[in-house]
Amino acid sequence: MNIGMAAKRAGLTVKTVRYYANIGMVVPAQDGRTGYRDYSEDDVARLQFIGKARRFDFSIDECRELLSLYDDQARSSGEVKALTLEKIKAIDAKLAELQSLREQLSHLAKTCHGDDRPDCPILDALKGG
Amino acid sequence: MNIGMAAKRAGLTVKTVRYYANIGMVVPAQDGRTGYRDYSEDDVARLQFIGKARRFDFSIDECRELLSLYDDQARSSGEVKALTLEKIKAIDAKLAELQSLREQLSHLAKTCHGDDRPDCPILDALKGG
DNA sequence: ATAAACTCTCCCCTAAGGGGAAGGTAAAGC
DNA sequence: GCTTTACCTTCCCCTTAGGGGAGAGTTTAT
Repeated sequence: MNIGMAAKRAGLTVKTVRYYANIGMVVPAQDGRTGYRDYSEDDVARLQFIGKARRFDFSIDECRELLSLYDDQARSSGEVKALTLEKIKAIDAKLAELQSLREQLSHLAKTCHGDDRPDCPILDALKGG
Repeated sequence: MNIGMAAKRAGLTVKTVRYYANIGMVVPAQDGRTGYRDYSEDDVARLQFIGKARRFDFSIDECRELLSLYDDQARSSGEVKALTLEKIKAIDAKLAELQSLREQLSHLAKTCHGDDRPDCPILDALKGG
C-alpha cells in the first residue's frame, strides 16, 4: 500500500513515516519505476509498534532496541523489562526535577503581590548573584 | 573584562555567553582592533540573570521577556507574575503527562515476569493495533 | 623568543521531524 | 481524451540552545 494509507493506519504523519524509512527503521519495498514506497502489512505493524513506543516516550534509539527485541524470537522478557525500568527511572528523575522547579517558582509567585507596583520579588530573586 | 571571566562569573560556558551575544541578548562592547568582547559589570549582571532564569526552565524567548521587564522601570510586578504563573501551568501539564506515562509503564513492567522466557507483555502491549 | 592560554569567526552536529518547493504519477470527473 | 485534483518523490531549510572543533590572531608567562 502507499505511504499515505500506511501512515493513516499507523496513526502517524506521512513525513514521520518517510523519516523512519530514511533512518532505516521501517524500510518498505519501493517501485522501481515510480519510486513509490510500498508498505506491507508487516511494515504497518512495525510502524504501529514504533508509534506506540514513541507515545510512551521511548526515543528513536530505544525504539530501535525494542524493535530488535520484538524481532528476536529468542529474546528474554527480562531484557525488555530492564529497558522499561530504565525508562521509568529516567521519568522519575525528570519528575523530581520538575517538581522542585515548580515549588521554587510557586514560592516566588506567592511572594509577589502581582499588582501595578514595579517592585517584584521574582525579578529580585533572579537578579541576585 | 574578557569573555572567559564574564562566563566564569555568570556560571556559564564561554560558548553560551558568545551565543547570547550573537542572538542579541547580552551584547558587550567590542575592541575594534582585536575583536575581543569587553563585558561590563552590568553585562555580567544580565548574564547572571539569564543564567538563573534558564535554570528555572524559562526558554530563551521567555528570558528575553523577563529581561525587558527587568530593564523596564515602569513595569508592573503583575506582568512578571503572570509569566511565572504561565510557566507553572506548563510545568503542571508536563508533570501530569509524565505521571500518566510512568503509571502505564509501571503497570506494564509489573505484568512482565522479566525472566528468560521470551513471552513479554510489554512487547505485546506495544504490538496491538 | 617561544609556549601556553585565551580569543576570534566559521562550520557542522544534536532529536525528531515540519514546511514547502519543484516535479512526476494516478484516479476521478467531464 | 483532457484536465483537475490528490498523491507521491527528492531536496533543502527550519526548529532549541548551544557543543565541538578547525584555523588563525592575541596576550601572558617563562
